[in-house]
Amino acid sequence: MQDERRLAVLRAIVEDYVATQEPVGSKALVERHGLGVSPATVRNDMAALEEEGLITQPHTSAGRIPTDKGYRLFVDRLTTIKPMTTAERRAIATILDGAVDLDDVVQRSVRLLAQLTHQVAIVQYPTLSRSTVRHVELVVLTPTRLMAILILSSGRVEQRLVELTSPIDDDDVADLRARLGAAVAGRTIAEATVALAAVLPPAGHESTLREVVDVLLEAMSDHRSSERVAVGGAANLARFGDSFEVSVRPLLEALEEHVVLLKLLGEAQTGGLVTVRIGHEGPYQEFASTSVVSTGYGPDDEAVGNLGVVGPTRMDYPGTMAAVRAVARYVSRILDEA
Amino acid sequence: MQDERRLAVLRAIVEDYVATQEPVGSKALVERHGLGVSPATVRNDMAALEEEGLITQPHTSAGRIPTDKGYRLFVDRLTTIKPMTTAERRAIATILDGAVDLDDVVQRSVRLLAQLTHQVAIVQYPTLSRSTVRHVELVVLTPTRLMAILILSSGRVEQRLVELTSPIDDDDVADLRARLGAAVAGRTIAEATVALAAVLPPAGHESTLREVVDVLLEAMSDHRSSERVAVGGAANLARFGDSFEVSVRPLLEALEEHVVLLKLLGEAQTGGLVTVRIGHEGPYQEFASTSVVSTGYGPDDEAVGNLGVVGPTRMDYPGTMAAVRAVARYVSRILDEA
DNA sequence: GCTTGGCACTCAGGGCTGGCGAGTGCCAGC
DNA sequence: GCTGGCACTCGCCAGCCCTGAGTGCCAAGC
Repeated sequence: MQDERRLAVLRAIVEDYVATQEPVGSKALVERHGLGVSPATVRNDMAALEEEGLITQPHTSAGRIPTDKGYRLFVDRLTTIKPMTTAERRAIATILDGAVDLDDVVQRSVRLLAQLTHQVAIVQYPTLSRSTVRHVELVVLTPTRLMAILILSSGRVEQRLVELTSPIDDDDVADLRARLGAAVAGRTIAEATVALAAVLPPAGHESTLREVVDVLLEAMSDHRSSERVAVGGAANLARFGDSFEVSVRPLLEALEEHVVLLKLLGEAQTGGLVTVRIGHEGPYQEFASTSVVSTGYGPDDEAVGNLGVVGPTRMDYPGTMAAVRAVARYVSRILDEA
Repeated sequence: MQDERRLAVLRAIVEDYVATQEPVGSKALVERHGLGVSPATVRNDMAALEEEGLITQPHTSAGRIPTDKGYRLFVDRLTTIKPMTTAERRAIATILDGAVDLDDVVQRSVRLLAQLTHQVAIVQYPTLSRSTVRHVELVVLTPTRLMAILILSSGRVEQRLVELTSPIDDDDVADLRARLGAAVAGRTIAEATVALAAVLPPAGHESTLREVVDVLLEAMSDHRSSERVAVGGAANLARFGDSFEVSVRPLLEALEEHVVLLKLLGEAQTGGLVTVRIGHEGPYQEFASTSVVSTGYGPDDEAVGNLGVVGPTRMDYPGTMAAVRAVARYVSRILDEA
């Protein structure tokens, strides 16, 4: 009974603090939420919560604010993801359904997520690893220059320039195209990589085939594309009421370091599970006052990429989690269809 | 004689203010630059410069800072673009030569430019209009779904999904491919657009051909790609010593609005000419305290895109102009080779 | 006629102070 | 175990003064 009220107090503190961004005192708390007890009682509860390390006071004569641990408890036990309104659902569907290709899906998702959450959104491009190869195309640009094009089931198209040491004619190209197509078409990237290696002539034996295959292998090796991320809503950094230098600047720098962002997004969760990393729980101590809400997306609940938002620890967790989950679902559905 | 000294004073004020970001007084000016006259004399000159609207004082008992008009005079008459050091040139060459495709060239350029200038860099993707069509490819994904791929001389690859109303077989596709190839290969985008229109059957007569051609025309219409820009160095916004809300925030918002950025970059200049727009000279009054240094790039001095940097009016113009020009040259050279 | 030193004046910024008020912790009573 | 009361703490704000940088003007000098 008493315990329950304490948790109610914690929830009220989190909600108020998120809304007002100011330390919340006992009196205001009783007034705004119908707690049915007096401020003095709430003060006792607050003292207990502080004892447990769930809230803290920025200075002696101020109200309380939640600690990271407090937010953690709030997220784990005091909140249910609030469902999107139908209007929001419809907006998501409309915006994402208008996408013309994979790049466009990613671009739109990131914008959408930023708008929904009023925070900085990050969407990782899908990894190639689960895709299958739909088609390999070789296009002759000059006799010593080919364009190799790889079309994947995910809708992604990888293109690479191949510089040849010896000129090639159209018949050779047709032959090459047929052999490559036979080797990889319909296979997953992993299988295709093996198959391509098998097609190669003995090592040391230089050939046009080797040159082309090397480029294709490189294109399939996934490094470049899976490390790409799209970022949106940087203007929402202004919502960090905090000082520019300490909070915003490092984040602004990180937004151009895709490796950092990927690490921030963390491991992909699937099946509608949303990961929340609060403050110091993240991998970078520069971001001690930022939280990350992320999840995986991909057809059939197999994660092929992550997406999420970054914001101040003081954020609307239920709303943000709902938005992240909803966008991930729609993106997954679209990838499923494509 | 006197006039000349006044200009020297203006130059000194601009240089000092850019370096220190603080209003510069007569005494400091005489000390730091060997002007050979007394502070009192400089004060007289300053009064004259202020009369002409070239400098101003933020408040009565402070030093002077240049006005937009002062910067304009400085840029037009008091400065020569300072050449890059050989080390810088080499760095540019090394970084850009490593690019694997067109997208990569743009990405690297924007990073490089941001690093060189310590400002926000913007690079427009090349327009298609001057490109010629190298190849058209159609790939069957499902019987009612094609992937249409357009390879252009600039190295750009446009891909579009085509949904067909009636199924198609491989022979039809081969036929279609041949007809389209004959119509557009080797032509410029403009010519190809006309040629494609000619291939079409009479209007109202629905056909697979029409569906494919429509998509190709849309892809060539250039809107999407020429409106794309890459942005880098947003973290350098921190260098705006100015208030966050008034200067940084609108810019941060603009950085996600590609249309706004394109307008900021303005008309392309070619032949090594660099455009400088200072403060209010630009199209948006929100950016009254920002300047844009930009130029065009493209093979053979034909502009196919713009690039530039955005920064506070208080910026190192000679250095920035040099960096912008140098990067544009290298990008042009690379596009020439490709 | 330009340059210079001198001088009075202005004003932003920093440091200090005192009052205000929000908020707390504790205690005695219900 | 809850509540009202009370003394206490301390951040914030407004007002104040002082300092110092920088100016404009003037009269004298080259």
